[in-house]
Amino acid sequence: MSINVKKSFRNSRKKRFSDDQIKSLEMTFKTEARPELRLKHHLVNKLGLQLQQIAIWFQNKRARSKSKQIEQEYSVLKSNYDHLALQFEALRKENQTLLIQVQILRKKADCEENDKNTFKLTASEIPRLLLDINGNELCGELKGRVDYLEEEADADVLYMAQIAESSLPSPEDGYSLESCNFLYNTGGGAQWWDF
DNA sequence: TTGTGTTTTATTGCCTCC
DNA sequence: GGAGGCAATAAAACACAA
Repeated sequence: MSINVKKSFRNSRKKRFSDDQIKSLEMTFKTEARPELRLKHHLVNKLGLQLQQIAIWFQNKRARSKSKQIEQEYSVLKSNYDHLALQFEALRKENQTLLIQVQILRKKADCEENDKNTFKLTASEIPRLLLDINGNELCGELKGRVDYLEEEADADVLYMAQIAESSLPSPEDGYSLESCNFLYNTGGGAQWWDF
């Protein structure tokens, strides 16, 4: 736009467009977000506005439209992120449960190798089951369950296994067992989803 | 009525394209 | 160099609670 046009337009008193004018501009915008000069002149004649007002309206409309689109995209991304965060947390718990099962089965295997059918968990052994393969503490929920067993001292493996199994999520929850291996291999202290 | 937040219209300055 | 687009912003108009 030329400087002269800008200056001549400068002192005009601001007035809101009528509903009909807006409606017509909106209709045009749906098909032509960047109308050519010919179409702008057509709107000038049709709506009784100045050419500059038409041009500015489309400019502002494009800006509003763009920011609205960005808002919508953000909303979709946030929704996806929230869903993934829930899935991640479920998988993390599932992984912890499986790690307990692994520890129990390892101990059972040791017992069978070394003799007999005398497999029992003692109070002193249970805290070790609360550490994952990296030595990190398991989540509070599972720890609470095993703490209960610690009080019982000689809880047997069958009962432990049942508890571990009851912690497993059902398939209806929307995740599978195959995906848990990566959970403790992400490296570093920071969680990968942090922004 | 008035203070305040939001929306809409207009301006400015800079950039790109021809 | 002019035309037109965009981002940032000003300012008028409007909505609305207190």
